[in-house]
Amino acid sequence: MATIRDVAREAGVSIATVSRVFNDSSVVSERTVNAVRAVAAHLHYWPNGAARSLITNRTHALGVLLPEIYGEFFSEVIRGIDLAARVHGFQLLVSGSHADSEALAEAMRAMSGRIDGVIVMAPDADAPAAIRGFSSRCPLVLLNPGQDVEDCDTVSIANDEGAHEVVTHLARLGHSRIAIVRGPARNLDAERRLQGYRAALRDSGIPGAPGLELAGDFTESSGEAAAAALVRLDPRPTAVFVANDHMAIGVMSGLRDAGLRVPEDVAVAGFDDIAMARYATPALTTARVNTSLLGERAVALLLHARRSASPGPRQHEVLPTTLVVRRSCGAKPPRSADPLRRRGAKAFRGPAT
Amino acid sequence: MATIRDVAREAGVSIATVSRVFNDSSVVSERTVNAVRAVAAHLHYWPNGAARSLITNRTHALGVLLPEIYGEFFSEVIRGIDLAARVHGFQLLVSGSHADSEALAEAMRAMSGRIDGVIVMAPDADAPAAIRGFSSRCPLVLLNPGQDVEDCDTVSIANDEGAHEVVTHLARLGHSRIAIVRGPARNLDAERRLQGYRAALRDSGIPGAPGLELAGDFTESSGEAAAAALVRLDPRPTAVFVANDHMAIGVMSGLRDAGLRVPEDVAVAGFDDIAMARYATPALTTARVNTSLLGERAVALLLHARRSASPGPRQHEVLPTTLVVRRSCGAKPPRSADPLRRRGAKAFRGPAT
DNA sequence: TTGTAAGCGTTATCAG
DNA sequence: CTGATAACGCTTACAA
Repeated sequence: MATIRDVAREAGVSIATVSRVFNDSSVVSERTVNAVRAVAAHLHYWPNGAARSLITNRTHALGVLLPEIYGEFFSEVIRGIDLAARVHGFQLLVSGSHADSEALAEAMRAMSGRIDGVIVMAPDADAPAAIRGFSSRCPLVLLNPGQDVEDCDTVSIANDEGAHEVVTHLARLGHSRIAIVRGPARNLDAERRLQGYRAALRDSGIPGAPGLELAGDFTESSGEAAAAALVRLDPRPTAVFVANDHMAIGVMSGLRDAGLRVPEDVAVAGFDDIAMARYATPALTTARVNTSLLGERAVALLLHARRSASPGPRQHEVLPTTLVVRRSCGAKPPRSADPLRRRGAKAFRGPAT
Repeated sequence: MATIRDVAREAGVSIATVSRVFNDSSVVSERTVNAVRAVAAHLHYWPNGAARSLITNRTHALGVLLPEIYGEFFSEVIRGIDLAARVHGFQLLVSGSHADSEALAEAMRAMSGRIDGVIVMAPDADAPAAIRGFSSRCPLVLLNPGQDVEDCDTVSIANDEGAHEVVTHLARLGHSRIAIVRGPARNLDAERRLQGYRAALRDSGIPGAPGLELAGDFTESSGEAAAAALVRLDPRPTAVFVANDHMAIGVMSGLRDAGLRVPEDVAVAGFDDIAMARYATPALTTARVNTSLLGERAVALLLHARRSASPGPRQHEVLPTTLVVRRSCGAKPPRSADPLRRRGAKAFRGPAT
């Protein structure tokens, strides 16, 4: 690998001049610029990023820490981050699959000195505690923390309000016995969606009951299991709010296996609006989350924090969800206004390469 | 940000000792180790990665350059890379959305000095030329180059063989008028799948025809358009091989709109086996690609190349596809042996957080 | 077992 | 306009 010294020697100038050329310093004469560029190209030289950031204290990279890197949801979060970061010339140092908060802290430490800011999504309740102290080193934005975090910027999904809207929709359709399939116990999104469900029942004057709150873990198979539990309830619920779409698809499949029709016998609604929701049979009513916006806003907050020297007050953004009515809840969906139709066509370009 | 000097001063030792502690050098006395660790923890100190890699010449990071970061396919490629990289303690510097080869080269330059190796996927035909010269700086693996590349390691999908198998399957079901919906013109995957289609027709003794080769661009909507073109063909094909699943779903939707039944009137088969293929109505026959393995193998080659000092001969791996028979082709699918059933349950855990 | 000091490849601050 | 030279934060001989 050629270094700045090789280029300087070959071009007959000092390393300072070579550096100036690569930093677009306007003081260098055109003759010198051309000479240096020619030599650099010939030697395949490009400034070493590590050395550069060591002295400038800027890396033009953002850290991204997610619990998991796969699946429509996370994939779109990353996409949102990538798009926004690219605009500002930032690259992404990504790390997924953090089993626990210790793994998270470990990954964050490994990024030390390589990033200008970091975006963290950790559904664990103790994650904010684990990364405390890091925010003093570089700007940090928490994605969807699920709890009130005071000492750093956050961007969240309106889980409560979204769930509230979905359940209220079911209630307005005339259902008065509405079950819920919950998410994982320690998952904070799941917790907030449960709160929204309970509040909606309260606000609609419908009595809740512990028996109506079925267990689930966000997987499709847990949805199938929940459906089996649901059909055994007596009296049987006429509607069910499922805490995410993957489970909702499992629930519909389970209900079908039990000989029940959706939505005639049981109305079903989910949360997230993953692409498959539109293709499920029947198409799934759900709360649409603008996932990529989550990432975009995080980058915006991060870069804003970087620019302003003084910390300033912490920002806490909450992104609203949109109720998407399809066949699974039994309401007549607005035929022409499915927002997913448009998104589907755009977002799924070229799966293979 | 505390530096190694702060820790050394506070702990009353030299910076060399602090360095030794953080590099698990066994020569340091236990007393000193404890003292240093205590001070470091107190100051929230962690070695600066940029400085570290500047002198060690190792970054513990791999570059990942993809044309796009979103969608099931790329998402799973990244996941495979992440999983394999994590095992070896590597982080990922990811960059997506490269409009052209120049953007690709640009992104690669920006990673200079920050990575120990790089994985590049670029469907453009001129991409290998654009990144030539980089492979001398650090190990490079090309993903699915679509053409023979001699001067670096490659991992590819068996596009030809996969397409050949799908089309042969259609031929064996008795179809003798089989159309294809092609992918984007300059896309090399699409090109190879077309070759496989043509070869399969030849090998089955079925005459091909330019009219049977319909245009497409890998998007769902282009599939719908292709379906419209297909129904106007005379005589109408009784089967169609679609170069990817997204388009295939569009094709089925388009055929339905034209009043044709799948598979009774037209048998349909796709390529990729995206998750939705299983949920489409009817479920889609397709060639399954083990996408995450693509990423895993790339990491394996990269780390292998790093270890061996001498370059050694270039490796060229080709990952086979698996024919997955579902309802859309009209064959009776093996009821119990759908490999996706298992994958679906595992792979789609926890979409939201 | 510990400390001193020489880099790693840049950029930034001075002089000239 | 250009050239020395001192950082940046760390690892690693070599010395003690």
